Amino acid sequence: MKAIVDCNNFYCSCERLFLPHLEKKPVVVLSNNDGCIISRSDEAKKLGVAMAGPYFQAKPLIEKHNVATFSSNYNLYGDLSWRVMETLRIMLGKENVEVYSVDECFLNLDGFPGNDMYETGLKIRETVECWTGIRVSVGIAPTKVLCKAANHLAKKNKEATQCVVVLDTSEKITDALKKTPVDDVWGVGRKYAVKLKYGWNVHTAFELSKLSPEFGHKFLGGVVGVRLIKELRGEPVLDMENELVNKKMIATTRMFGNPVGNIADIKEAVATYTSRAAEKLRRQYSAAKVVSVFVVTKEQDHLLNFNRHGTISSFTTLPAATSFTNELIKPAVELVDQLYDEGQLYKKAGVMLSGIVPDSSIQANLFAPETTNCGRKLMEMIDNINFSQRDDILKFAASGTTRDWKMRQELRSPRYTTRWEELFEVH
DNA sequence: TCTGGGGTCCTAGGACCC
DNA sequence: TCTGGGGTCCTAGGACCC
Repeated sequence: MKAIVDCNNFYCSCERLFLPHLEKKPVVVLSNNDGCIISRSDEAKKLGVAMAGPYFQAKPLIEKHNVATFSSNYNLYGDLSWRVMETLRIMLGKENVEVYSVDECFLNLDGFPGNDMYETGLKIRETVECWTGIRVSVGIAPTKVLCKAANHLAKKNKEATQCVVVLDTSEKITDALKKTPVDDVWGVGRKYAVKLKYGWNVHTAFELSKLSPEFGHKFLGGVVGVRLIKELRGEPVLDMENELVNKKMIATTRMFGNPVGNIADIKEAVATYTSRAAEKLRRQYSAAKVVSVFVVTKEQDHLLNFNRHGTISSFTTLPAATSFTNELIKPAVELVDQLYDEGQLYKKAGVMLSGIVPDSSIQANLFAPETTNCGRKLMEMIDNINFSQRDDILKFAASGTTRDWKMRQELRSPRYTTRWEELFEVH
């Protein structure tokens, strides 16, 4: 059997942890640039605050009900996420935990002591809450897709289920699938949901599970659709995955706080994003061969769909893969020259690193040129200092110092657990 | 008039996830 | 006036090869 452990309203729970008076009160957390709502407490959901909706639209409702509002604080969430995952690794052993996202992970329960799966689920939930203060829901089933469905039901009926749902017999599975709308199935997104409901009159997960794998192949994305239907039927196709696999693409992209027209500002932003992406690259001991840059123009025509349009991108393939910030910034900034159009206003830019391979400069070796070894040491020093002091105490000059383009983040809470100056104090 | 049959690699784009 | 920031996998189609 497998399980999925999913933190309840994760970002909101993190904020509440240090402000206990917000318990039982409506809370929301905003995306970067304070643009959208990306996490809501149960109370906020009840008030009708929409998920992923623009903040400015929800603002009247938020102010009317005095909803506590926070800009996202990824330092805090990242640290608490690590604590939750580490708790599970201690309980089950590293090899049985697959971190799937910042707030959820799959567990392999085979070999975990105890016969009663529900008791096991409760124990996991209670231990995580006790050790970290974060509440989680647990879904237990034979396949990953069914675990997700179980988890969904646990969250929907927190009181009755104690946040734990087990699907270990075909009767329970059938019953659960009948209660699950097809839109809520893991792997069915907006497009497929519309197709299924209005094209084929399929409304529940149960009905979907009765379709043939051939149907899945034809209409739900080829092999992806086949897997989906098999997993719903209780036939495991998706295995636990090895987490040590490195990222194949690394991106750093941001909206600007305000639209920018000046090429120098855009270059600064792109240089800064490149530094960030290069840090991520070095953290996984990789190097990249391809640097892509994109910019997004501010829409003049408001009738146009706000995403997708106005994106202009280009890439450079380097002669050799590198992980050195300076070697990545140079082509990135040159790409800006290519993409920039005088007189345009831009609202967003991004850098993507791909063509990722293991970093051959890691082992400073005798045969590499002297400069390569020095470069690697320099990068290590910069990363260490920036990590232990504060972000960006050391940076490349191309990143600039003014940051007119910097994102808005007006409501961020302190980084209680990762910065000495902001440590939570008890008096 | 009639123009094969396979294979590989790469890229762009679509769908999905959180 | 104001709409995030990451990722993954898969497929189709083009270029190229013999």
